[in-house]
Amino acid sequence: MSKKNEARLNSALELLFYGYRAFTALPDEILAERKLARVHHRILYFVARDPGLSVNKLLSRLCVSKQALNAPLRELQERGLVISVASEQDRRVKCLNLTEEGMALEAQLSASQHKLLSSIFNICGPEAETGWRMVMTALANNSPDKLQR
Amino acid sequence: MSKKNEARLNSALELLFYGYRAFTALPDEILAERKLARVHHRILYFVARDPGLSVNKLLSRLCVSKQALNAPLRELQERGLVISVASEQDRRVKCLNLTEEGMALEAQLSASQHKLLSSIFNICGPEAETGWRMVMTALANNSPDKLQR
DNA sequence: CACCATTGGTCAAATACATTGACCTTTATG
DNA sequence: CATAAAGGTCAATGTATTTGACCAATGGTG
Repeated sequence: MSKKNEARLNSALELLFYGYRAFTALPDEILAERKLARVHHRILYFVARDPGLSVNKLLSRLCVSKQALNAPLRELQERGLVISVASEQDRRVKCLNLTEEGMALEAQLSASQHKLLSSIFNICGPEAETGWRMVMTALANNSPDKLQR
Repeated sequence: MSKKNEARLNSALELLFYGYRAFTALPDEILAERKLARVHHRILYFVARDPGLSVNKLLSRLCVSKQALNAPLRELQERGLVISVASEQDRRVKCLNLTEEGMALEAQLSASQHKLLSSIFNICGPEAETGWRMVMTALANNSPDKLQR
């Protein structure tokens, strides 16, 4: 029983490892063509979902250090994918937004993941999707940064 | 409908992002104490599951380049966590094994993930686990390296 | 209103990491 | 036995991340 249970949990570890790999593979390819990395996708994604958010809010969503964000974010601005405007209320904070081009790239990247997940949910059916969401939600709630969200 | 569907898929993207983060958080902490990284854990994991495997087999499981594996693998050997012996059949190939200490660290790292997943599966119930496995298996099968396994 | 701690954000140097490309050794093939 | 291929290593380069110092605007407090 204990041996069997360990094998069951190990297979779960591998599913997460290979599953996550598959999940990021397509966007990574698209990004590589432009000499961008996964972190750029995440920036684009979160700015797209929450336009006008501050650098600090973005940090807490990404869970990276301020300094680690700075370089990739600057690149995105230099390439004209992201623009920042000073907030009216507090002129220290910068409100981040996507340009048209930034939106287009974000849409392309996310669409590749949507397509993959959508086809998998279709094949596996709604019960499997519900179970998957339940487990993943419980897992995500263990994220060390969940309090900052 | 399309808008709603997009939100549903976006939430799935975020579940994967935060879920994977939570999944790796504990081992990463343990590893950081020893100045090791995630790739070291993966090496230890796959060598533990398949003792005596070759460097090439390990590569295909990890999906990293030969050169990227070389440095962390050497470190593990220098620290006495991994030992390699030349194969009897083909003296070019090195058979990788864990030392006692290597096994102990691998067990510690994987146990932290087992514990997390186990408690989640318990809470969510067997149907959710089944659905989760079904979706994750479909996802993992899209892994670009699945043919090499 | 002057002081000072706090928050938001940036920059540069050091360090760690992966990539590239050359290289060595052993084995299989004609 | 020559040559190609497979298994593996090494060193140099380039690219990230981390560390730690720094600047600017704001909010309190006496």
